[in-house]
Amino acid sequence: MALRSNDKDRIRDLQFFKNASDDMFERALSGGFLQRFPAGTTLLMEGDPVDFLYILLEGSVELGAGWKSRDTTLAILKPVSTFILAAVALDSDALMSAVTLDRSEILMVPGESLRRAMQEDAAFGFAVSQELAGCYRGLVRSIKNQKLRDSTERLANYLLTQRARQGGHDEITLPHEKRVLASLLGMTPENLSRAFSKLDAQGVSVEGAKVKFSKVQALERLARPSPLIDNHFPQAKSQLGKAFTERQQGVLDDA
Amino acid sequence: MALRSNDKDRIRDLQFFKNASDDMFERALSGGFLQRFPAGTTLLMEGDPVDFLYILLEGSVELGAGWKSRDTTLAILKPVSTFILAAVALDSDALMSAVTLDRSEILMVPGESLRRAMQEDAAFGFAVSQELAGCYRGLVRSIKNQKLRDSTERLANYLLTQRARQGGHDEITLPHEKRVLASLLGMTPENLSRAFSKLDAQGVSVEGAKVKFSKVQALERLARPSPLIDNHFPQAKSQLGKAFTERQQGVLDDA
DNA sequence: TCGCCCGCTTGACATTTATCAAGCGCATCA
DNA sequence: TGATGCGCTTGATAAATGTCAAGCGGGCGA
Repeated sequence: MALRSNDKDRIRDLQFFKNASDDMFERALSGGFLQRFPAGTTLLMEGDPVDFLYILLEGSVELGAGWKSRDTTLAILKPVSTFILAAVALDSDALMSAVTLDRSEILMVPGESLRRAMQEDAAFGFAVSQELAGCYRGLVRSIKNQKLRDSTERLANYLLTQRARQGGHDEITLPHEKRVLASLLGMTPENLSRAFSKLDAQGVSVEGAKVKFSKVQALERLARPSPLIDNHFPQAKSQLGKAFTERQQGVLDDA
Repeated sequence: MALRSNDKDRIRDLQFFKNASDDMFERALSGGFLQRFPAGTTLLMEGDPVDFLYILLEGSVELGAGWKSRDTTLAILKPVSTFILAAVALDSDALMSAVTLDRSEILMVPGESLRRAMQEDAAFGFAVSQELAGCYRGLVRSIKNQKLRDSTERLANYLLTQRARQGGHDEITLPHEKRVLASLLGMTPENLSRAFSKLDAQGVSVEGAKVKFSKVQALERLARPSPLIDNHFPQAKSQLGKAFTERQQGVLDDA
């Protein structure tokens, strides 16, 4: 299945391809194709060789990993996001598994085309470097979140981040099942429930996927969000990549 | 203090600069200089704007982060390693602090020169992408280690990694103070002591910085090292960067 | 419409980890 | 040589987190 022209338009605006010449754009995507997957499809397992760069255009994807019967979620991606770019750049095996959470539309670009384009076009290569740097910084934030905060603090900050990204109102909708959220936050579903209960004192009330805030200040006092850990800026808005949102440092009010 | 010619030779061999033309090499390093720092020097604090790429040539550097009176160590670097490359690529603020642990020799390259070189020379830009990708994968390993293993398992795997890197013998020397090691492994010094005691049953005996192994198989049974989490390959041996060691995937026996 | 499944919650309990306090051993130094 | 400081260890205790079991309730299919 070849790449249709209106598909190309959708990604032509990616920060990623912004600075590439038309010619280079064609070449980078050469051999690429669009795929639709139902929810729950395993795109890639840990340890698999990586032949394609994936670009999520629609739906959502969970990046995860397992060891000794334990499993954890490392990230949940929304459109438009690239993933496993690092493995493609190094032509090595995947360190994470990728599974669709919803019905998804994914552009798959052969790794070889991509590496060739990087080596031939400095502007494109620079854009890839910046995207990788943005992803790197996202992981640094994630490790800091994990090592420096307990589970209730992680939840409180997650909620404040969602609040900021969903417009700053006093009600938000959790974008994922609670069990997925628990895994992302590095805890069990049972403890997520208990953490929500604890935040009752900070004016957090939950009903299904709806969460309401009545004492935002109290919640912020507990969560103590920091621009050096939390990125309240909405990720990957259409034409922007991780790199762009990482460049927003300091522009935000959330400190 | 300008860059002396024998200093240049020392980094000319970096994988990083391997594919760059002489001209480009000069330009990338233009304005760079070598600095010596005593142990305990803060090179950079979280949130600082990053003006230079740092290349550690001698000594060791701890990358850390803090929040709400807590502190943690994210990585300990040995020569030859670049650091804060991601912040330089994006021209943004540091997410980690950097402190020398020993007397260190560090090459500082102006970020602006580096970004210019990346945009002008596709081969160099590609090398930077690969280095960033290698760093990214190192962090993925680190998060998996943190979220999937308890503290004793982390210590056991740390010991096996050191063993592999120090030649596979039955005695190793811990390269850092135990309090630093504890912070790196995400635990308190007290719990590090207790974790060592637990590993007594797996034939691990400690005396100062010397650790001896008498039942490696038992230790491996507990640690269950995985090439998808642990990188037993020695990092950053002279001319090699993180990218290179990440490309060793599967070459190793440690699974 | 009924019944079942599944996600979520709650409680009791076990395990892991952190905290606080005390003490030991060793190096430094007056 | 003896005092001091510091890194490390150990024990007691508290807090955080995971595990197991039970039960609730909504959605979905028979």
